[in-house]
Amino acid sequence: MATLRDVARRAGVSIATVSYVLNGTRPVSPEVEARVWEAVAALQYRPNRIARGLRRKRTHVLGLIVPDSANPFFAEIARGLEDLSFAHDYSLILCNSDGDPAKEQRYLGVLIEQQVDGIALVSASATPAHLAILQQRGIPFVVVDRELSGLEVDCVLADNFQGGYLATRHLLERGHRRIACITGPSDLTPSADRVRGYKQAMAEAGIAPLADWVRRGDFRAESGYQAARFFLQLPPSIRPTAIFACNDLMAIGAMRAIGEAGLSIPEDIALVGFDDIVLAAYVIPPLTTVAQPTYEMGRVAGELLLRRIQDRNHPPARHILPVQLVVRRST
Amino acid sequence: MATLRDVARRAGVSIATVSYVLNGTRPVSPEVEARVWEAVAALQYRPNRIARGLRRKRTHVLGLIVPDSANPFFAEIARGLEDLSFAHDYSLILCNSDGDPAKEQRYLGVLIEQQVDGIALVSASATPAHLAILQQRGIPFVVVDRELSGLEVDCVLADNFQGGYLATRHLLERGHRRIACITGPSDLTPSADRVRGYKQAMAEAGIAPLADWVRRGDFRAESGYQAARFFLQLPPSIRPTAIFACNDLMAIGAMRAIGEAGLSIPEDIALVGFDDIVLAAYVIPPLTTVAQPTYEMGRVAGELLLRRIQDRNHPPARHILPVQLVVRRST
DNA sequence: GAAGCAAAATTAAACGTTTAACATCAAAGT
DNA sequence: ACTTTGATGTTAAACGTTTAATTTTGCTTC
Repeated sequence: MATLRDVARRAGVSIATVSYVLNGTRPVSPEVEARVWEAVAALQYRPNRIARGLRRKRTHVLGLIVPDSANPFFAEIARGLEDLSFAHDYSLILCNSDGDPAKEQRYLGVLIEQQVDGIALVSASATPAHLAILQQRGIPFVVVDRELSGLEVDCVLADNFQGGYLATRHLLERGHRRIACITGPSDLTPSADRVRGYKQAMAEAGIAPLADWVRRGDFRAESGYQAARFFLQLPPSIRPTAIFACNDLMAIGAMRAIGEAGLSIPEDIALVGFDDIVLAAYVIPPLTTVAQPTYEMGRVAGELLLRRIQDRNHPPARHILPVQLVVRRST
Repeated sequence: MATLRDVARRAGVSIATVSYVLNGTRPVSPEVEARVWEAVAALQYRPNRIARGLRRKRTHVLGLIVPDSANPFFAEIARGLEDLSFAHDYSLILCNSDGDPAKEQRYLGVLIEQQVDGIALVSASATPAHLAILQQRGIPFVVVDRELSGLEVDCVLADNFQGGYLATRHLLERGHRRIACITGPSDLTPSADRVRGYKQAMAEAGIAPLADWVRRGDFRAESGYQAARFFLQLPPSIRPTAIFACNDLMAIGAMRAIGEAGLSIPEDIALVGFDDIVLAAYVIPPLTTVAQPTYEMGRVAGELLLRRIQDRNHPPARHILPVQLVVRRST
């Protein structure tokens, strides 16, 4: 297609002049400017961002690595980041690590080779060793949703502790004492923090949760189903009257188990989830849950990233976004 | 960071030689080759894909434009395409048009400037005019999910007609005669085709659907809710005993309306959706629906795209992927 | 021992920009 | 009249690769 050279030729000026007109980097006489714009239009010229990136050493491309962009939670983060990127004329390269550190590492390599200006990632591994490569090369990055132990970098998190606390307090206020908890994978900070919130609220109410009240899940519906079945077969004297599930999918799995047992929600067992996925409002009964500002997390990640691209030694920021208890019919 | 030049210096050879070693494009003596690899490792050299792209006029980057990547349907397509891209060492730039032709157009411009090797898009506008710019510039692209009238290009579609037909047949076989339909936006071919399938099945059963049995929705839950409420207030003699909703979200909206009216599913009203989103299996009762091979659509789109990148004048292919009726408890 | 030849390495020109450095020229200052 | 100056242009060198064309090297072969 048409290049700067073609435009220059048609406008009868030098390549440099065209560049100055296009970028407004230096004053150019009105007549020349007009001729240049005419040529640009006539040739349907479009700057080659690859060439520009090579020369400027800035590509205006960002990278996002998530475990699974089809998961509504990450999809929403991606959407927030993409919107912000677009607003600032950045493009976004999407990467799926499948939660596999090796794959994540390969993607990091690709993004580095692609010379992206910055990377947002929901890391697949809890250890920060994988990110050394970024620090070595001085590539701006921001960590989203999961915290990495002892790493001084920009990060964006939801207030998971507060979420677990609010959910449990809510159940306590409804009069429940035997409150169970379905956790997520325990090495992930979001899950761990939610459980901490749960324990804190219980402790404040003077209740020591039985070991049988805390079951580990994997954030998928099936594991919630299994955990709930476990709770339901406990002897009535210690059987929970309420369940706090660390995410909505597991809560919905639990719903099914409760339904199958012929019990009703919330009369027999109350239920709180976490995430407020779209359909939490549509299950029957609608699910009480803790809403995270997912989209917002993506946006903020983008803001931090752009700021760091501007100023590489800005002090690292740790953004903790507020969560919100959404009370529906399941409690 | 380290460049080819640095590697060459350290290995004591010319830049070209290093390039030949890295790409295996020409034989190089074993000793030299070894020295080069040593230098590459020592300097942690990584090729600059931007420079390579400029020179080769191939960036190994694809673009994907969807209305909303946070929508599970498009998210799944994106995932399929991303996986395929990764497998072939392509990167994927994600773009959200919000269904706005103007925004889509801006993205096309960006992707062109970014020199992507190909573009997959779920077009925001039904007219193919917007895509002229791609054809002019000879940029490979593939149209996904929606058909564009009279455009001879690669495309990937689900068999929406068949899906509507299967869903309706299923209801007919369950003995229903008064079957209603909640459509999507009628200018989109997926919705239109599903409705055609519905009408065809009805016609084959010798039933002429009343006008009141077909209500238009917008693919969102709320519109399904409204449509169902409309059906429920029809006089008993013509009130539908079954509803085919053109997507699951609307079906779930309808569920709520039916529940609120104190009716039960499927005894009073049977319900079929479309899409088989994850949670269709978890609502109560689990929803009978038509599953689309969404992920597969993304993959196939990628395959078509790569093929066209290889061979620009391959005859355009129209891939119609099969759908599947998933029978659950709502019918 | 010169000619011929294949193999292996190098040189240098692209690719399409940006931008520092330099050139031109008219108007202004002395 | 002769430098200064400021405004506007141009030239050319990067950026980091790839790759065609060329050179160098080391062997054969007669």
